[in-house]
Amino acid sequence: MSMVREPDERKASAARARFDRLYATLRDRICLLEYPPGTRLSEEALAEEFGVSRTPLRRVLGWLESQGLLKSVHGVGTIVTDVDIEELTQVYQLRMELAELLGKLSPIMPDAKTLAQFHDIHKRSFDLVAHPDARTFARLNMDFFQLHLSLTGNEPLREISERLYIQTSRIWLKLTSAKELPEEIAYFSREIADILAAVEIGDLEAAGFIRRSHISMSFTRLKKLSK
Amino acid sequence: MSMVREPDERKASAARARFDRLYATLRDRICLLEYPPGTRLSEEALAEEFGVSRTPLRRVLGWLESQGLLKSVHGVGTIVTDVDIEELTQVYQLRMELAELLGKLSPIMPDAKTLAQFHDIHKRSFDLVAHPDARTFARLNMDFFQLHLSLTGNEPLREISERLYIQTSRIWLKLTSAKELPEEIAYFSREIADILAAVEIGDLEAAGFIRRSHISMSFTRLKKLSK
DNA sequence: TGCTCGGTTGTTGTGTACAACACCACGGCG
DNA sequence: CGCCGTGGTGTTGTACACAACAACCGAGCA
Repeated sequence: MSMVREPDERKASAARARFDRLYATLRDRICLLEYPPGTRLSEEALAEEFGVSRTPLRRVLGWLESQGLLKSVHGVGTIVTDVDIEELTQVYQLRMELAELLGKLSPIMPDAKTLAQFHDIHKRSFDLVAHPDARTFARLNMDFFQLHLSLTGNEPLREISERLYIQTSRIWLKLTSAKELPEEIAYFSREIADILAAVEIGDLEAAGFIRRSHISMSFTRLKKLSK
Repeated sequence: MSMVREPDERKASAARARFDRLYATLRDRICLLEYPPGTRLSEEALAEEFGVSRTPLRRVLGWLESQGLLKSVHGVGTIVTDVDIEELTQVYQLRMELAELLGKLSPIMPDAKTLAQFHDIHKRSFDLVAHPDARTFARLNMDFFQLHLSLTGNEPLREISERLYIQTSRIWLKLTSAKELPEEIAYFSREIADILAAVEIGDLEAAGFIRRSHISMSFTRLKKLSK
């Protein structure tokens, strides 16, 4: 996964490189539920783990907080945020619209390498169906999302879509219990196949609609689960 | 204008209140071109001005950087970002789509107070036509935008729209020279009247389309100017 | 004259000690 | 027995000194 802003700064200073590394690490831990919502992080413990002082670490936590993944409270701690079902509904409604826009605004026809990546993801999804695992699923989901984003040349749209995805994917993952996991994985594998078919013939607008419909169905299943 | 996240925390601690104050102040200075793009800010000077040490100030600067308004470079300084015409194009395309969504996703019918605020903005726009002034224009533009956002109940959409607006409105303001100012103010006043008409009869979807068309025309004029 | 190199200055980044704050448990008191 | 206050403990917030870094300038040299 890439950074939110300026992911590929060449000649990045050592300080910035370290910042990016810490940021990506902590963000992934939150997104992959290694730090589930409600977890209280200790600045000092993290600083020690990464071998830095609290100061640069706090800079990273500040960015994560500005993205809505953390919330620091004076005298209490730094807590991984949770999202209630109402806010989740709003984000999903918005993500559906943005998925459609992904196929409309500055679509980028996939080159051979991108297509190969799609096929790779597709293959990995088959392996996942055979051997369901929550964490592998989460990782594949993230990779697929990132790859999907590369189909639009509209950078602000990519940024915003990623932001919303990061805020909510972990909540969806949390609500999906082990019992429904194989079923969800099957749906996901099907989605990849559908989108791959559209991407292969270069119909990115269709891919957007397919993605939209899958987001919609995914959320409908989620609502049924949380009842 | 409101904060990006959690604007109305009740029982906010003194530390958080100070943070919000500094953040809003600096953000407004950047948006109102008090700090034009390219300006190099000094952490120490700002810290002294606000009567705090560099540490809490750096927290504020970090948030502004994560929003894309600043960029800190080690050994050089903290620079107010600029946006090139290409990125501006992408943001405008996206903002047009989002304006349409504002009238579709969870529209909130304006109450009497909100309507009164619209009328107030409308009146202020007339005063502005009579006495054109860049800074007053910028402020009114921001106020109108915020008021417009209150027409949707979709909080993530509000957040994202505000983010894009803050990133680009100052660039548009910068490119609009004094010569075209009265003309732009006239267009703006007209837009307010149009949207007010739609809002008064409760047709928020129409308001979204009107806003979209005005954003489109505004950007077309901007491209003509920058040629 | 033109170029290179090193010092100087100003900036952001980092480490550390301390202050402010919230939670909790324990003891005193009604 | 129940309640309130008070101190202990752990956390984030703040201040400050110093390190790392980049730009600038001017002296020295070819």
